[in-house]
Amino acid sequence: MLRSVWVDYARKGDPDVIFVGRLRDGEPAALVVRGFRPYFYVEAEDGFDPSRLEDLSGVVRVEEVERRHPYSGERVELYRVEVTYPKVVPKLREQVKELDGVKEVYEADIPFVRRAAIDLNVPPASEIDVSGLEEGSWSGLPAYFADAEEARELDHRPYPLDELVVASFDIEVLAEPGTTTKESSGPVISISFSYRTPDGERKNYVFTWKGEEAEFTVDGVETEVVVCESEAAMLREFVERFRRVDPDVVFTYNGDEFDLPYLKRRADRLGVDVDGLARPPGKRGIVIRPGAARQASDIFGRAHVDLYHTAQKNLKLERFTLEEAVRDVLGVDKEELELDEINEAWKRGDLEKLFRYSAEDAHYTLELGLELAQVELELSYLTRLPLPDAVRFSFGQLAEWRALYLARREGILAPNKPSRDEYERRRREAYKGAIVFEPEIGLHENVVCVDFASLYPNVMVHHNISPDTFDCDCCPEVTVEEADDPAEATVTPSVGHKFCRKREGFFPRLVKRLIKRRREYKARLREVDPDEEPKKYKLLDVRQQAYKVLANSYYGYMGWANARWYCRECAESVTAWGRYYIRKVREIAEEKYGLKVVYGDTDSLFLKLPDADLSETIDRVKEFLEYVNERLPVELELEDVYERILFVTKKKYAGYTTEGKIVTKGLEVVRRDWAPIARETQRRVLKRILEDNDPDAALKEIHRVLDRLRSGEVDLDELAVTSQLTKRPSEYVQKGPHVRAALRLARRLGTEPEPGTIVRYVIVRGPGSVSDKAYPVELAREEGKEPDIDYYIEHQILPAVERIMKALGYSRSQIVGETTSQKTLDQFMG
DNA sequence: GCGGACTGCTTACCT
DNA sequence: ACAGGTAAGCAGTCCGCG
Repeated sequence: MLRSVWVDYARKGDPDVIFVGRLRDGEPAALVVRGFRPYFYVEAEDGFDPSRLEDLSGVVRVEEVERRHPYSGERVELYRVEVTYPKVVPKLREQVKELDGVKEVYEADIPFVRRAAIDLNVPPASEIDVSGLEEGSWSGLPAYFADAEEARELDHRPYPLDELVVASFDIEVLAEPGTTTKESSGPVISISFSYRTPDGERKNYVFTWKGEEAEFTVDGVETEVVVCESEAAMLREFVERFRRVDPDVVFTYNGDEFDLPYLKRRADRLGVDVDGLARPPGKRGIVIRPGAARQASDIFGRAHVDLYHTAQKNLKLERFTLEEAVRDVLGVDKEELELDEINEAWKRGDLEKLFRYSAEDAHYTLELGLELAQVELELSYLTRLPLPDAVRFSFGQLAEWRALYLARREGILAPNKPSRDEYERRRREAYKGAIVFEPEIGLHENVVCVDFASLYPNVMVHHNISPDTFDCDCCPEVTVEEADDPAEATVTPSVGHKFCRKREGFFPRLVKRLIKRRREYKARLREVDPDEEPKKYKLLDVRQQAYKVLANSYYGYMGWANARWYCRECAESVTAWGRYYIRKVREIAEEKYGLKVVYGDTDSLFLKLPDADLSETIDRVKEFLEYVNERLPVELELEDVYERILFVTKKKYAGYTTEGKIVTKGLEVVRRDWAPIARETQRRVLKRILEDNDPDAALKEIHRVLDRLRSGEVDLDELAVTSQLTKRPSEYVQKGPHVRAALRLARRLGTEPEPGTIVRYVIVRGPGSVSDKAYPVELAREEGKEPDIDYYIEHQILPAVERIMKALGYSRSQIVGETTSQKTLDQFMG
């Protein structure tokens, strides 16, 4: 059993495909697959002479093959052009396109290793049964050899990450003033390194070249500070120790953009060889691939997992720093060292604290990885993408790669990516999405929330919505009104698109399988006691999550302008059926069960039974659910029961569940572009109203904050608004406060703010517009700027609390006024 | 010349 | 950069007024 973590191909001779990993007994090893070559497809006019392809230099073989067309589903005749080497594909592709009689070239843009993992059906991150294969060695590693046909027969399965040697590292550098981390080349002052073996052995290291050797523990793990002669010696020591630990998976936080490229740059400058990081040693240790948006950095023979991507995709944070991610996932308040603090501590020789923080960085990066990365491995397995790439890819890309894999298996030709023009054209064709019902504004008691389980995936499956079933020639038009069962209809309500009922579509089949497998995992999950077997439980849970995430991605995928299988009519039909079902159940709830819909969004309804208590309401809702679930192909479920719930506008509400949990959606409390003081005040007001049912106490909260603000004892941090730049400052048509603040900060640092930069700013006292008065927090503090208290009262606190109190029927004067009228909440209950 | 109404740009949320 | 629907702030312009 080889637990593979990495795939590459031999750069000399034939392009053998090499999977690197570790055997179950602990030995590093490789699987070498011979006899698989790059290829692409050519569609040509009748009478095209294939020898013209064979004559091109680099072409090994041309074969006539039959595939299924991705849109019509019909057979297409193609030439499969097999070539010598991955590098020749781009050139040949262009040459072939120029030939007379060639209509189109397909699948010529799929990187060779990914192509190989798909075609050989060997998931790059999986446990592969290599028993019985020819044994030998490859570049000094024990190796198993298979030809392409043998490889396709190998058994494989996903494995638990912590059964491998996992490690993490993080570097601290002295940044030169006025440079961004991207271009800085100041010295690396320390490297922290943390690892864990499958039998639970753990250790942290800090490698440095100043200060004193020391030992301490971080979170109970032994930590050693190793002081080297020089920076170069430190780099060599790190490489050596890393090599001896020999990790399979290496976690970093932003290693793609920072730690790995920086390390490489610095090592190159000092003449230190980092190729020892590779497995086997001697390969290129750090491989940097420039990307359109972000660059990728890999370590040969190991899986570099940059958790920054994982955090961005899976967590909802205000700022995506390691500290925030660690707090959110592990509940640990790790302190952050500012850039100048690092500089200062290093220069002063005040190093103890520095080393401790540095050790914590690697330690918690590893902890974070152990917590978050398993789902990435499952997604890597399902998409056949190498683990480091699966981590970097968006959900849309992951959905596409799974489709590419299954298309290959089913003999379906993959559509090409759209040209720039086509992409722009697609972007302009908007379509209707979900429906949001008007909320009954105000406070309600005993409200039950119901929602459809995986509405869009199920709609796709039940209505056979797919690029290859759209507008078929074989089925009659049957509208939902004509059909006995909605699932019998071929025509989508509201938009009128027709989908085939005779042949199952590619996407419905794909999504159905994901749903089915997920259901199986969930069933197995119910058999496991999380207290008895926490590891097993977690693994199964992560697995079902991966299936769910993927299944949920296909609706959005079909409407994505960049998708190979783009199908606007499909996406449009999914939302149309969604609207049909939610309207249908709303009608049944109201007309047949007397349940009032006080709000609803896309796939959910908030229901209330007038003049009834909680248990009556729940009983009625259950009867209703049973009725609709017997009659519709999609399943409606009871989601939450609210003791009290306040609807403010569409997409903004807050409720208190019978389980004692406050749920807040869309309100300022959950928005990072509102000042903490406004959010906190709104939170308190909501708590008073929902939990205590006491609006007077809510008013008192408001007055207390207003007093505190006026007294001037509020820290700038409480006033800081967080906002993100989505483009370069110069590209803005309208330079709002966050742009102006970013520009002020950039001017001070002598840099240009990049898209994605997160700005924290305050509005200070002075003349001009709000933007004129927006300063980054650091700058405002440094320059002793006073916050504009009137702004914060009028534009932050009051709007936030007014929205709540107005929904309860309070007027502005009642909110601001010193005395409050004694209105009771009951007057405003619907 | 003033001020409210309105529009467009922008962000961050919901499902 | 997987989708569309939505609220809301700020900047700038429009428009009516007499």
